Order: sequence, then structure tokens, then C-alpha cells
Amino acid sequence: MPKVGQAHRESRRATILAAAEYCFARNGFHQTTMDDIVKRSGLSKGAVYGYFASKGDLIEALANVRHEAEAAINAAALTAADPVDGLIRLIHAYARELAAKRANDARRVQIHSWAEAMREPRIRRHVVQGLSDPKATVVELMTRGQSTGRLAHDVDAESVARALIALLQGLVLQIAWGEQVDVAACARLAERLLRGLIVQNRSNSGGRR
Amino acid sequence: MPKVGQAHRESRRATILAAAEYCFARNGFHQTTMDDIVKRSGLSKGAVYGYFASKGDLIEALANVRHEAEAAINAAALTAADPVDGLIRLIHAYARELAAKRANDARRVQIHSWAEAMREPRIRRHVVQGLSDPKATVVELMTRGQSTGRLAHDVDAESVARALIALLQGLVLQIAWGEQVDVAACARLAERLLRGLIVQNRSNSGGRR
Amino acid sequence: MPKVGQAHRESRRATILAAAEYCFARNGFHQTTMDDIVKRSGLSKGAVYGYFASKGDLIEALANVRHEAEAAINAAALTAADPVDGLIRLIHAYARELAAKRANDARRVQIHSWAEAMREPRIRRHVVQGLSDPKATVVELMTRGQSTGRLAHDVDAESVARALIALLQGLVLQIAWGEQVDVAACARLAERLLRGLIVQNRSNSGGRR
Amino acid sequence: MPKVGQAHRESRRATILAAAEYCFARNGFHQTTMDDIVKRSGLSKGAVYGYFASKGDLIEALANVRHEAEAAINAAALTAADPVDGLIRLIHAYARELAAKRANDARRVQIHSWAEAMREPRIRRHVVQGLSDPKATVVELMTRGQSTGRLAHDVDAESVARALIALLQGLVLQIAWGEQVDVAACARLAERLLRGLIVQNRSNSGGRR
DNA sequence: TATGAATGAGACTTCATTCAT
DNA sequence: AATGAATGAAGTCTCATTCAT
Repeated sequence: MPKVGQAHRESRRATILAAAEYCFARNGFHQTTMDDIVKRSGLSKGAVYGYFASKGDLIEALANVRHEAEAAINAAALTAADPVDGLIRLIHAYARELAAKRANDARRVQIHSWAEAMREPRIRRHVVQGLSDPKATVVELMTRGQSTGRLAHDVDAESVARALIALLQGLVLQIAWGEQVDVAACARLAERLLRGLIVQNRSNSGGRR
Repeated sequence: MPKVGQAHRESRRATILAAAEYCFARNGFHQTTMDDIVKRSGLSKGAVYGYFASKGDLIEALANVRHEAEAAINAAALTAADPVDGLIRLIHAYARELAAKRANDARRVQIHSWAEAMREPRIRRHVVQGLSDPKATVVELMTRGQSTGRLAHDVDAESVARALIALLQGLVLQIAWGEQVDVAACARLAERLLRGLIVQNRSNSGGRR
Repeated sequence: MPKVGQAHRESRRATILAAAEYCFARNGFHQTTMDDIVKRSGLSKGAVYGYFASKGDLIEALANVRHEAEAAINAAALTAADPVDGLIRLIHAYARELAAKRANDARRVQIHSWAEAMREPRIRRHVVQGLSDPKATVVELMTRGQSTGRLAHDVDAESVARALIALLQGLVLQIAWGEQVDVAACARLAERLLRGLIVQNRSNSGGRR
Repeated sequence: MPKVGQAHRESRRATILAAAEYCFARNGFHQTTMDDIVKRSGLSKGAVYGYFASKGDLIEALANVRHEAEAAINAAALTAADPVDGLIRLIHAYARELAAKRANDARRVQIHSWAEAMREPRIRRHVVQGLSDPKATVVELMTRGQSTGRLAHDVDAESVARALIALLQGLVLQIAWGEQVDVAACARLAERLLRGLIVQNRSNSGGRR
């Protein structure tokens, strides 16, 4: 059944990636066999290999999908007029992701990617980019805030970025382990940390006596 | 020769675990073969199997070693007279661990364990314990502080605990990926978050009659 | 459209065979995939299968092409008036082939066929025929020469034939391996061998009154 | 059953090589599966891989064995006092090999190696060495003969060497195809060619009236 | 007639574990 | 206790061929 359209190919690709995500989430990259994915996808072995040349390609494609999905969140935050507002929106956007039940498999796969990134350059590339993109976003917003005097100068913007992301990463882990995490409370804590960086300047605030 | 034999056994065990840690850190659990570990240990296959019945046992033993090492840190924090002081000491104790270069391999293995914990109950047990121990410690200290009014009541102690641990976990990840993390700055941020929870109540602090 | 269609088919066939020869020469029969040939031919998979039902057919067709090409050389030698002259012409005709650079791929494919002939009856048929045709030619010429007393009787015509062909085969091999073979010198040696079989009979040559 | 001797390993290696030769001779390198060899050897898959890391290693090892076996023949020829005598001995030594029925499998494998040598550097190395060793031997003996004036100067020693080897190679082929080759007759022809190169010098021969 | 996606048997190789010595 | 050869199930990937369109 050749001469199929681009749409057909895209749909097949998505089917295979979905099957792979399902399997990887439950069994990890190395415990999942290509046969598992093939079976889950409902296609044949050859068909799957027709779309992805190797298991490694499948793993990389998933890492890439995730990384691209997050790019949108970061981009949105940068459009905020007020940097503090942007940061808070960022925190809550990620918190929303964290609370989404449907993203469960993706999160589990992500954790496997974190481990894999330590030894597979191809995965590392995506994972590290997935770290530096939001980092750059936070640094940009922090720097804007610091330059207007709104945010404290005695904190390192990069470290704030790293810390916020680290917090997020740790919560991803805990949730993936099935822990009962109060995501909203944690988001409020992050917000509280951030508000603690706002400079309380009497002269600026004007009438605040 | 029971006594000497015992010491000998302990030393052999340690040798094997060191070899396993070295290999797992570099190649992950599933990419590391028993042959790799055997070769690195300098012992024979039979000898290694004489001490650990399976690869899984080796993985578990390492997870256990790590978890026990952290127990000491938590215990120390609980001895502090002042809960805020205890929490700050805890933060800095973990920060010290984080900055220790020698712990590099252990951290990488830990990340592999995090991924593995999602599907191996035996690993999960240790990893989850490694999460709840420090969580209990923080909750205990937070609760003490809240009960004396030193710390704000409007934060959930458990969420604070989770957030602090998540922060730590994320930094472990970033460091394992070779990122240049300013651990001290991050520790100061954690401390800052914590100090932000201290109640600035003149009447309370002064008039506690 | 039978006539045009026929020419078209022939041209397609030739295109495919050329692609197959190119690939087989470089990678052997078993390392060459049908996809390689399809790609090289510029046609589609279905088109190729429309002309050759299987890879085996392609291999056989090439063996046949080669075998037919050699038939002309043999036939020409038989037309010589003098058998010794015919044999020498034969030697030089093959030498010319041997020196032809353009026949390089064909020679390489031929060698693969030699190996394949040991187990594939269909290939064997062509290869063995490619051996017995020139053998018959040499035997015929030798026998003619021997019957007129021109050539020594104490040599086995068939063995001379085999030896000459063997020499040719070995040189094909050496050339295919990229060896710097002085084909002309080798041809002269073959000629020398042959001339050594000419009977130097004074009484015969002289007294033939 | 570890801790076996060197002899045991050698014997196992030989067993596996024999099995491989048997299979390769009948089915070629690419049609023979490792399972075929494993089954024929009577060992297990793992055992075979314990001695040879890959199918390619097996092929190479066989090419090497052959090449080493021929080295002895060449070395022996060089010890001859008279170069013409050495050459004739060489011809007959190879003829003996050619006629040996037990070497049948080896010859068939050799032909597969010839084809394989066109694309596998590892095989090529052995095969080309198997060509240049006897070539050097013949060239050495020819040169000796030419320097004393016993052998004609108007032939290229290297071409004589190539031609003799080519003759041998072609006969190997024909025999492998099951042709009824009169090896002795062919050897006599080679000898005759060689004797044709001897200079008939009256002054040298002295009293030969 | 042409296309090329799909099939699936089967190839090579790895590796945790066992156990005769 | 120690050794390391042996086992064989299981994994990844290939590719000749088919056939719906």
C-alpha cells in the first residue's frame, strides 16, 4: 500500500512514538524490547524500523518531542511585561504540567532520559538543552528585574534559575515514584522564594509609609 | 579462622562494590555487564558470585550503602537545639556532599537508581526510604519551629521538606551532567527561603512571657 | 504499442543489469541488497521485480551475459586456417579482454560467480559452460594441429586447454585484487608454451617435396 | 569446567575451525549461519563465541591457517641447490596439494576467500600474502637461474611467477567445480614451460657434441 | 505497469548465571 | 573458596519479496 501521503507517515510515526512512550515509561529503555514496542504499536517489525532506524532513534525522538513541548512554555513566559509576573507565570505553567495526570508516562520516560543522558551524547544533547532553555528564560527575566531594581542584586540569577529548575526536576522524580506531592503548595513556596527577592524600597513604593 | 576470614570477606565485599560503583556510574546498570565488574574488581567470576548472588543484589547493595550514608546527616540535624539552626545545618551538610568531587560516581549511580526505582521494588524501597528519611527530618524540625511560633504556620511542613529535597535532587542531576553549578549560591537560596519562613513578630519574640 | 514497448523493455532490462553489476562487483551477491540495486537503477522496487523475478535471476542473467560475450571470442578462433595461429589469436583475444579496464566490474562479478557456482546449480551451469566452451575450442585446434603432425603428440590436448584457461582465470583473480599484472608478458609466456609444442622436424619440414 | 589447559583450548579451537571449514566449504561464508557451525561443532553458541569473536574472525582464521600451510611449501623450495630443480619441486609440491582429496573443503573455502578478498580488507591481507609469498619464491629462484645464465634473460621473472600461480589458481577452481582435471599432466606442462626457459648453450655444455 | 510500505523469518551477537574441576 | 568455560534464551536489526493502490 504505497504512495501514501505525508499525513499517513506522520500518523504512523505518532503511533510508534506513542507505543514507545508507553513501553519505556513502564520498563525503561533497556528493559523494553523492540518487540514490545512493535507489539504495542500493532505494526510489524519492519514497519517500525521503516520509521525509526534503531531503538536509539526512538529514544532520541521522544527526548526531542519533550524538549520541544517545553519550549512553548518558556517562550510564553518571556512575553510578560513584568519580569516578576513572567517568573510567576513560568512557575505556575510548570506546576500545571506537573499536576497533569496525562503527562505521567512522559515524565517517567523523562527520568529514564536523565539517566541515559549521562552516557549517550545524543540524549544528553536534548536533555541539556531542556535544561538550558528554561534556565535562559529565568535568567533573562531575573536580569530584567534586577536591572530595574525590582529584584535583589545580591542573588545570582543563574543560581536562581538552576534552583527553580532543580526544584521542578526533583518534584518530577517524586511524582514519578508515586509520592503524594502537593504541587500547588510547592509552587507557592517557589513563588514565596521569588517574592522574597523583591526589593522593599520605601522611596520607590511611594506612599507605603 | 573466623575473625580474619570475616575481615577478609568485608574487604572483598568492599572491593566488589567499588568496582560495581565504578562501572555503573559510567555505563548504567543495564549497559554494565557482570564481566565488566569482574574485570574491574580483579577477582574471578565465581568469587564475585560468592559475595553477591546476582547483579540485582549488587545494585541493591549500592542503593543501601548510599541510603545509610545519608542517615547520619539527618540524625545529626535532629540534635540541634534550635530547629531553624538544624534545618540550616542540614542544608549545608547536603551542600557539602554535593560539592564533594569524590562522590561523583555515587551520584551518577544514584541517578540510575532513581530511574530503576520506577520499576524495581527492591530499589524503590531504598530510594523511597532515602526520600522519606530526610523528609521526616525536615518535617520534624519544621514542626518544632512552628509549634514554638518561630516558623510560619501558613506553610505545609511536608511541602517544605519535599521542596528542599527536590532542590537537592535536581542539583544532583545537574552536577552529574557536568553542569557548572554554584552549590554555595544555591544553598544560600535555600537558606534564604527558610529564613523567609521565620516569623518577624516583635511581640512574640520579645514578650514571650 | 508492442514495438516501442519491446525496445523500452530491453532498455530497462539493461539499466537494471548495469545497476546490478555495479553493486555486485563492489559488494558481492550476498552483501548487495535488492534495495541497493533498486536505488542504483533509479527505478522503483516494483519495476525491478517486474523485470527480474528474484535476486537469483539477476545473478544468473549476469552470468549468462558474460558467457555469451565469450562465445564470440571462441568462435572467431575456430575460423583460423592454421590451428597454431588460431590458438595464438585466442590467447591474445583473451589477453585483450584481461587488459580492458572497462571490464573490471564484470571480472569482479565473475569471481563472485565462481564461488557461487560451487553451490548454486543455476550459476554453475553458466560458469561450467563458460569453461567448456573455450576448452572445446582449444581442444579442437590442438587436435587439428596434432593430426597434421604440427603439434607434439605427447601432450594431452585437454590438459593444455585446461591449463591455458586456468592461467586466464588466475590472472583474472590477480587483476581483480588490484595486482599489477603484466598481461602482455603473461600472454607471451602462454604463446611460448604453445610454440614449445610445435614439432621441430627437419625431415618433415625439409623433405616435404 | 574452567581451569583447563592450553591444549584443551587449542583442541576446541581446532574443532570449531573444522566445523566452520566444513560449513563454509559447502555453503559459502554468507549462506552459512553461525548456528550451522555451532551445530556442526557440537558446542554451544556461547562456547564458539568464546573462541572466535565473530563470524568474520572465523573466516579470517581459516584464511590464515591456509596461508601458513603454504608457507612451508615455499620455504622448502628455496633450499634447493639448483634453482631449476627448486622450481620443479615447487610445481610438484603444489600439484600434490592439488591432487589431495582431503584438501577439498579447504580449496572450496579458499575460493570463497578469493571472492571475499575483493571487499574485506582482513581477508584480502591473507589472500594477497598467499599470492606474494609463492611469487617471491619463484622470483627468487628464477633470478638465481638467470644470474648464472641457466635461464633465459628475455622473460620477466615476476610474470613467470604470476603465470605459474595463476595456473595453480585456475586449477583449484576447476577442481572445486568437480571437473576431472589431470593434475599430473598439467604439472608436466608447467614443467615443460619451465624447461623451455633453460638456455641451450653449446659452449656451456662443453663436450655435448 | 508502477509504486514503495509492509511483512516476518531469520541473521548475528550478548550476557547473567551455573558448575565441573 | 575459587576458577573461568560453558550455556542458551533473548535481543537488535536486515532484507527478499509481496501487494494495495
